[in-house]
Order: sequence, then C-alpha cells, then structure tokens
Amino acid sequence: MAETSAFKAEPPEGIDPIGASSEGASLYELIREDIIEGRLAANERLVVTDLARRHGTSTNPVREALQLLRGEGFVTFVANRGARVRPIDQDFVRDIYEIGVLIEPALTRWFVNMATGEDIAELERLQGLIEENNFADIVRHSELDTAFHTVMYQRHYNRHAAELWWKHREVLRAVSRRFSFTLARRAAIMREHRELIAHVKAGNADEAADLISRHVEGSGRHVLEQMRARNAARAG
Amino acid sequence: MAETSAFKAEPPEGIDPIGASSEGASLYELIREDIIEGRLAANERLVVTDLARRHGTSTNPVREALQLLRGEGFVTFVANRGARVRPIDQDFVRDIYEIGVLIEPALTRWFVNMATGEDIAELERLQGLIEENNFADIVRHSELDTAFHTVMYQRHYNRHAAELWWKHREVLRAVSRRFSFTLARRAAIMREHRELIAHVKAGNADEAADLISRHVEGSGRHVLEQMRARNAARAG
DNA sequence: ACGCGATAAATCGTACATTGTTTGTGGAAA
DNA sequence: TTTCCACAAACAATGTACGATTTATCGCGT
Repeated sequence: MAETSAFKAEPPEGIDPIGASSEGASLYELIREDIIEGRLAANERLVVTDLARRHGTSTNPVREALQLLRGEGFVTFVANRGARVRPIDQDFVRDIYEIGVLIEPALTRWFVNMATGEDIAELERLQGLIEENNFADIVRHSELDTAFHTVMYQRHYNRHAAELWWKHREVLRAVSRRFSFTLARRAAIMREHRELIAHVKAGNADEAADLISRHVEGSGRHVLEQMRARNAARAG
Repeated sequence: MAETSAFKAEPPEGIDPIGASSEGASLYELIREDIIEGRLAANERLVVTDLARRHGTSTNPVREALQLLRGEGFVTFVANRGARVRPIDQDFVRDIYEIGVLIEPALTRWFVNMATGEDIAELERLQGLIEENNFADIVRHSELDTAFHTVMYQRHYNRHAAELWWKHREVLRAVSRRFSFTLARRAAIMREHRELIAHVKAGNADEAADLISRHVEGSGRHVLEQMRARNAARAG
C-alpha cells in the first residue's frame, strides 16, 4: 500500500468500480456528495435541466445519475414529477447504525479467525496514527478510523455484507464530519480500539464481536445525540 | 385486505413505490425479472438497442432502467462497454442469506414485543393456508410464506432493514421457485412456523429470534444444496 | 498463426417533441 | 370583498431521434 493511500479511506477491494459514463460517474459522485454533505436540502426537488446546466452537460447524464442514486436509496422518484432528495435525518442514521450493529460483529468474528500478522501490524500502525492525530484533524481521524475498520472487513467472503457496510460507512462518515467528538467519546474510541487489537491478537472472536457491537452502538448514539442537539438548537 | 391480495406477496408498506416513468417502471421490472428468473444468463451483455427493440421503446427508458438496476446491484457497468447481468450464483445467494440470518432475528424480536391480536390471527390464518396448500402449488407456497413473514416485518420502524429484507426476499423467492422442497424441509418449515406462532403468543422474543435465525439458516442451506446439486448434475 | 487495419456495432452525449403537472390569472358566486 | 373554480400558459418530465466517439469484429497480408 502506497504511503499516500495508507490512511486514505478506500473501499474494500472490488467494490463500486463505478464504470459508468465518464460524465455520468462524476455527476453521480457530485450529486451524491451534495446530498450526503447536506448541500442539497432534504426533500429538495432535483430538476434535471437545472442540474444539467449547473454541471455543464445535457440532461441524459443527469437522468442516469439520478436513477443510479435512486437504486441506492439517496433519491426518490414520483412518476411525472421527478426526483427529490431523500432526507438523511435521524431516522435514516439510526436505521443504518442499527444494521451495522447487526452486521459488523459477524464480519469482525470472521476477521479475528483469519487475521494474519500483517493484518495486526497494520491495525497497530493505523491505531498509532489515530493516537498521533488525536482528533486534531477531524477529517483525518475519520479517514484513519475508516481505514482501521476496512482492514478488518476488506477480505470478508461475503461481498454483499462488506459492500453494505461500506456504503453505510460513507454516509456516516459524511454526517459525522459535521460534528465534533466529545471527550468521553474520544476516550471510548481509543480504549475500544486498543481492546479490539488485544482481542484480535488473542484470537478472542466472541469478545471482539461483542466489543464491536458496543463500539458501533456507541458511535451511533454519539452521532444521534449531536444531531438531536443541533436540531433542538435550530428549533429553539 | 382484499381476498385476492390476502395471500399475494406484497412489499411492506412504503417500500419501492416505483414512481418512475410508466415505461421505465415496467421495463425495470421486466429486465429485473429476467435476471432473477435466470432467463438472462449470468454475465450476459445487456445491449441497449436490443432491449429497446424487444420492448418496443426507444433507448432512453432502457438506459434509465439499467442504471436503476445497477444501483440495486443486479447489473454491472463498464465505461463505454455497457451493462452486463450480475450472476446470481451460489455466492450471491449465500451472501444474502447470511445477511438475513443477522437481520431477521432483530426484526422478529421487535415484532414479538409489538404484535397485536390481529397480527397473530393473520399469522394463523396464513399458516392455515400454507398447511392447506401443503406445497401442492410451489409458487403459492412461496407467496404465502412471504406474506407470513411480511406480517412480522412490515411495520418495523427501521425501514432500511425492512426494505433490505424485502429486496433479498424477492431474489430468494425467484431463485427458490426453480427448486422443489425436500420432505425434510417441508416438515421443518411447518414445525418452525407453528413454533414461531407459539412464541409470539407467549411473548418469548428471544426464543422467537433464535428460531427465526435457525429458520433462515435452514432455508438458505436448503436452497444452496439444491443449487449445488443442479450444478453438479449440469457439470457431470 | 499473428498482428493490423477497415468496417460494423454499441455506447454516450446532445437536441428535440410530446405529455403531463404546476402555477397564476380572471371571473363568478357567496 | 373574499373565496373558489376554470382555464390557460409556463414548466418540467418522459420518450424519440441522431451524431460523435469508443469498442468489438473480421478479413487481409505478412
């Protein structure tokens, strides 16, 4: 792995080789980012001609990008009335965290039983970078944390589960980028990562799975609390 | 619920209101069925002009349908080289069964705690129809069985999980339609359904969740064995 | 047999026609 | 005067047609 990509969050191998039309692919990514990052408001209408003009193409690439996003659940369609942004609200986030709590322990269990010395070394290296960064750069932390978990799930035989995890992860990464980490959460993350590595080393699959379950749940709780707080502040 | 739709498999409420273009929607369904049912071979090229001609439309609706299918994972794209059918092979089926084993117990647990008298009555009614049919009509059994589980998952608050379950279910339903049920599997299904109803009545959420886990796993094993057997027969 | 170039074919982007929806205005009734 | 409805005009989604560019195929020559 090259030095630059060593901490860069990348999808597990074989996932999402967005092969589509050169224009279509970038359009897909641009619109998707706009939705996830919140630059496009929830339920906002996605007018094909506007998007085409804004991105300097004609309507067909936009239409295809929107259909693709529909298939992935980021956009809703009503016949003859076009597309709207599916809101990434607390329910949305809660839903995918809950799915993570169900799936990630299973992925972890498999990893513990399959981990090589290099895997463990890589985990420790990444954890070292995470501690070195120590939440100074939130985006970097997010990338490193994603990389940490990707090491564990990347080679799992269940590509669907891994892909599901990755797609959810991307959404959560973007959402959590809007918030900061509480001190309590920072401590929990460090502690749990170290404990996880210990379990992996010892081959304690069940303990690792339990730990991941708590880890994901804690992460979800944390983000949801922040969303709730911000909503309350906005409403008040 | 009308009498005709009483045993007809329908998606949980609020799922997949395929709003797209009238033509586009049917095209999407047609192509998707062709993939799931195996009428379109694995990795077969999906030539836009051919599909358009075959379905009597122009190319644009086909293109959008393919992008939608891409988003849902039934079709793969390579830039400037078009679309191919993603093979629904043993790995594919195993993957989504495993995800079901992880997710369905959680859905079931919630249902047991929320089930009303009407829910239980509906389960018993459907189970009555299942026993009455007794695998005489495989397609009908499949519809009834899906309806049975839909009753349990349909109102779950986690719409993502429910939708995930439904999408997987549709694939598995189509795949399993190609096979028959062994006597052992038939007995297990009947036994487990009855036992499940008993657990729901008694409010035993954990027992019901465990049972569903075994139920889904058994179902997966059964289908995979059949696929394996058929592949061996084809190869031999 | 193995490149290699011409030809065929398919994708991708653009422009346009058609159809359905939304909006805003005017007039009639309350 | 206000409210409601009808109707028309603007608007946007959907379907069609076409040209440009890329890829695949096939026959030819070495």
